[in-house]
Amino acid sequence: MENREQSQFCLRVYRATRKIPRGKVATYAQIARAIGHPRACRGVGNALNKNPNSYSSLSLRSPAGRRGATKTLTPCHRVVRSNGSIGGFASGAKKKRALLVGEGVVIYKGKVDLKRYLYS
DNA sequence: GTGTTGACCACAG
DNA sequence: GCTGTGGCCAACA
Repeated sequence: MENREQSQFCLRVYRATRKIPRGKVATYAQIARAIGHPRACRGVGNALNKNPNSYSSLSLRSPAGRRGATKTLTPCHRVVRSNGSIGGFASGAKKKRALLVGEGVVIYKGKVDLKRYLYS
């Protein structure tokens, strides 16, 4: 099963992350809680770090109009820290900021307005 | 099996 | 507001 390429924990993280709509963001704690591990925020970051389907591989395009062609991509750039900070990114936080901005997320002083873009 | 590392979180000072 | 400390979970050497 190719699904078992990663642990169930990682798969849950990817799945929860994929639920984040374009223009919205979620925190590591939020993802962790969504998968049933409210204290696994570290594990979430760890899973996303090894995420093989990161958006960073793609260019700054808007998949809003794309049809089912979207395979199991994980918008890890939509996952930020609880304080709104970008945090880290496998391809560099710089790219993460660019991706978020490209989706309409306003970043002020390197932080995202969670009260405005946080997705539950 | 133990210790270390990691894209973290919450709390205290 | 920043820094330091303790804690949780998972993967790796």
